[in-house]
Amino acid sequence: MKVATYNVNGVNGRLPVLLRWLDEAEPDIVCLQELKSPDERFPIEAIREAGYDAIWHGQKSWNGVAILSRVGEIHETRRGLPGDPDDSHSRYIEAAVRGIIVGGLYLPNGNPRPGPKFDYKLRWFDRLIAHAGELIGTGLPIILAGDFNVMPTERDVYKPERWLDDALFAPEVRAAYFRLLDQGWTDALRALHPDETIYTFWDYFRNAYARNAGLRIDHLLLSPALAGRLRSAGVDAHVRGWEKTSDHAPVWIELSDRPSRRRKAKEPA
DNA sequence: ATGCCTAATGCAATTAGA
Repeated sequence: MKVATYNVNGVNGRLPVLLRWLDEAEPDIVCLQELKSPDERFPIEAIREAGYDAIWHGQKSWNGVAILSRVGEIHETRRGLPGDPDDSHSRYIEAAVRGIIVGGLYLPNGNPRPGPKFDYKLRWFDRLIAHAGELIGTGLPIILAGDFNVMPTERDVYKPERWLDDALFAPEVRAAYFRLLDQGWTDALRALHPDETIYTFWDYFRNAYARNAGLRIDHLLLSPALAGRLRSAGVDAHVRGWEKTSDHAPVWIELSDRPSRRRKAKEPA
C-alpha cells in the first residue's frame, strides 16, 4: 500500500497538478494540506472521478487538510486537535482506513520568531505531542503525515546556518520534533535513507528548485506497529518542476501488506 | 532589512506562506 502526503498550496488552483500526480503516482491514501478552500468549494467531484473518496476540513483562504483513499472507506475519527477549543485553524484530520489510523496535519509555520505566531506553533506542537502520545499508546498501526514545518536536522536544509533563527529550524521547534519521535515514531524517509539529501519544499523565490535550495519539512511518521511494514519511501521531486505547481512536492511510502495473522499452533490433544 | 514568487480575496493591495 502506498501512502502519500502533499501540501498542494491551494487545492482548487492546483487541481490539474493534483489530478496529474494522482494519475501518475497512484497512491492509495493521500493526506493533503493547505487546501485554501472553504468546505463547500472542495473539488470532491473531480477527486471522485479520479477514483478517490475523501474527507476534508477546509477554511476560507488559509490552511485546510484532507484525506483521500482509493482502497476503502474513510472512517473519520477526529477533526481538529484536542486541547484548545478556541483554535479556529483547520490543521488536523484523522481517519481509520484499511485498519490504519491516518492523522493528516499541517503544523503552523510560526514565523516571525519571536512573536505570537511562533508561540502558537509551539502550543500546537505540544497539543500534537499530547495527542500522538494517546494514539501511540493504543498500539494500533498509525501514520502521522503532513507538513510539519520543521527541518529536523542540518541535513534537511540546504544552508543550515541561514535558518537558525527561523521558526522552521529554531532549536525549540526541532526539540519538539524529537520529543515527538521519542514516543516511538519512525521518520520513514530518514529511516530508509539516513545519509541522503532529501528535500520536499523549494521556495518559489530565487530559482530555488533549479538550485536545489530546498528543505525537508513534509514527513511521514510510523507507529511501532507499522514500522516493520515499511518497504520504500521517496519524494516525487519532479512534480515541483511542473507548470503551476505547488512549492512542495509529494512525499510517499510503500507499506507491505498487513502481516497475516499467525496461525495458532494446534494444541496437543 | 527587504525583495525575490505565488495563492486567495476580489479587482488594488494586503495577508500569508517558509
